[in-house]
Amino acid sequence: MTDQTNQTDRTETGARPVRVRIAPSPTGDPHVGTAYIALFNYAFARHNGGKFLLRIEDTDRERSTKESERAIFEALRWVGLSWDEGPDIGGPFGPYRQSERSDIYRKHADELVAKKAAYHCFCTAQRLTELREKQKAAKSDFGYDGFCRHLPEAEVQAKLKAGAPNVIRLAVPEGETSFNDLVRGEVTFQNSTVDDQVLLKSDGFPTYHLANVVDDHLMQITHVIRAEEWISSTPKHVLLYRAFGWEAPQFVHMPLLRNQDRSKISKRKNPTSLLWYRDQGYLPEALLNFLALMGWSVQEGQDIFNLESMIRDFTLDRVTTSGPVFDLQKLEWLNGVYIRDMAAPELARRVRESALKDQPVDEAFLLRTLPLVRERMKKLTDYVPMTAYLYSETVNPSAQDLVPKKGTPQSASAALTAAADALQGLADWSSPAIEQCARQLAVTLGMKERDLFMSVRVAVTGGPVSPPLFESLELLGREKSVARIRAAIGKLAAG
RNA sequence: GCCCCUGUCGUCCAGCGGUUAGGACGUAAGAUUCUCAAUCUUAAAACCGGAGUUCGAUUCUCCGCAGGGGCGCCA
Repeated sequence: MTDQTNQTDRTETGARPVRVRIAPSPTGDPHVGTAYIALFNYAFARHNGGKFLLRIEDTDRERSTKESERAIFEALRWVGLSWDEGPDIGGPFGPYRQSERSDIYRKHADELVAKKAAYHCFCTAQRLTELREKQKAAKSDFGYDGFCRHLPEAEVQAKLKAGAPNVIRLAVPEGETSFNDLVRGEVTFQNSTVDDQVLLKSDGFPTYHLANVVDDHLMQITHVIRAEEWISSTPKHVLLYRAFGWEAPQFVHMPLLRNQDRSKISKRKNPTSLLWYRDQGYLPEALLNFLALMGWSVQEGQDIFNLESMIRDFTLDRVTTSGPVFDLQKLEWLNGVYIRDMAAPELARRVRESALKDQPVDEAFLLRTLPLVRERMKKLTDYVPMTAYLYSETVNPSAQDLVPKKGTPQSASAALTAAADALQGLADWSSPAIEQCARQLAVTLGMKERDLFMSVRVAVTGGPVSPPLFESLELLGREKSVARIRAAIGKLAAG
C-alpha cells in the first residue's frame, strides 16, 4: 500500500521538488473558481512537501485593479489557503506581480524573434476585426491569417525603425503538438489549428501565454494545475517551452465548475464571488470541503473531511474530469454539518464576526443562545433572524397565529392568561421548571400540550416557528416572558 | 465553421471485465417531537445510442449523439 503510493508519487512528481502556483488576474471579484483551483494546487503541493505560490497576472492594463488584487488576498486568506511565495510576502523568484516583470518578457520575446520562433506583426486592430468578421461570414477557420509572418526582413526593419506600432506573434511551425495531461492522458493538436498567438502586445506588456510560460519556467513550476478552459491553448505553451529550449512542466486540467444549465459557472447564474460566500455566512472549511468534492474523492468514500486529511490523502489519480454542477443546496447542508460540529466558543466567535459584524455583544448571552439555534442554522447569518426575539424588547405576533387550529380567540386568551399567571408565580425560573409548569397547566386546562405551547410560543417569540420554547423563556427572563404573554392577550382582545 | 475535453440516479461522487450498480445532497413516506430543525428508518431514482473485442461489458476500442470549453493586442 505504502509502496504503491510512493510509486504513484514518483511518477506524478518527478525528480524536482514540487512547485505549483495559482495565477489569478485581478479583475473583478475574487472568484470561487480561483479558490477551487487553488485548493487542488495547495493540496497537491502540501501532499508532496512542495511549495504553493501566488502570482498576480495583471498584464491587462485596462481591467486590472489594485482593489481587486487586495480582494484576492483577502478572499484567499479567508478561505485559509496560504501561499509560500507571493507578491505580498515575497520569495526567491520575485517579483510575483507580472506588471513588475515587463523587461523580462520583452527580453524573452526578442529572443524568440531572434530565433525565428516569433515575428513582428504590424496589423492594425481594425484589420484584425475585419478579418474575423470575414471569417465568420465565410464560416471558415478563425485565427490570424499570417499576413505579417513572411514580410521581407528589410521591410520589417524599416517599419521598426520608423516606430510603427507592432506586436510579436508566435510563429507556429508545421506538424502537431501534444502533451500528457496527468489526469486526461495524451492530448494532441494539429499545429494548423493553433493560432499565431500574440505574445507581446503593442503596449509592451505580454499576453498571458508568454508571461505564464516565462514565469512558470523562471519560478521553477513543476506542475501546472489549472482549469479546463486552458486546454486548447496548451499547445501554444508547449511550443513556447520548446522554442526557448526549456523543459515543460506537467499539466493537469481540472474540470470547469458549472451553472445548473451546465454552462461554465458565471455570476449571472450563480453566486461566484468568494466574498459573497463569506458574507452569507458560509464557513471556509465547509466551502473548501464542498469544492474538494467536485473533482476529487476519498478512497473510503466519505464526503466530510477537512483540509488536513485531504492533504494527507490527495493524489491525482482520484481527480475527476467531468464538469460538476455547483449545487448550493449541498453546500448549505455541509455548512450546517460544520456548524453543528464546531466547538461552542469557536462558533460564538464566528457568529460574532460574521452575522453580528463585530457589534458589541454580551459574550455570555451569545454563548447561552447558541444551543437553541445551532442545530437549526445552515449559515452563520441565520443566527440573527433566528434569535431576534431574544434580543428585542417586544415582539409582534399576529392574532391569527395566537389561536390554535381548533381554538377560538376566547379559549386562546384564557389559556394565555392562565399561563401568564402560572409563570408569574413560578418559584424556580429554569427551563425544566417552566416545562413542568406548562405541562401541568395543559392538564389543568384540559388542553393539548401542543396547542397551549403554540399559543405561548407565538406570544413570546412572535411566530409559530421558533427554537425550543422553555429554553427560550428561561433566557428571556420572567419579566419579559410574562409581559409578552399579557401583551398577546391584549392583542386577542383587541380583535 | 474548426479544434479539444467530457458523458453512471435530478445533483456530487464510487465502480477501474463477472456487483442485487454503492454512498451523499435533494425528494417522498414514517419514527421522534412543544413548532421548526436535528436525528433515525424506509422508498423512488442512473450506466446516452450503436457496432466491435471478449465466455462475459457500465468498465476496453471505434462510430454516432449530447453537453461543455477554446478559436482576442482578456486571462
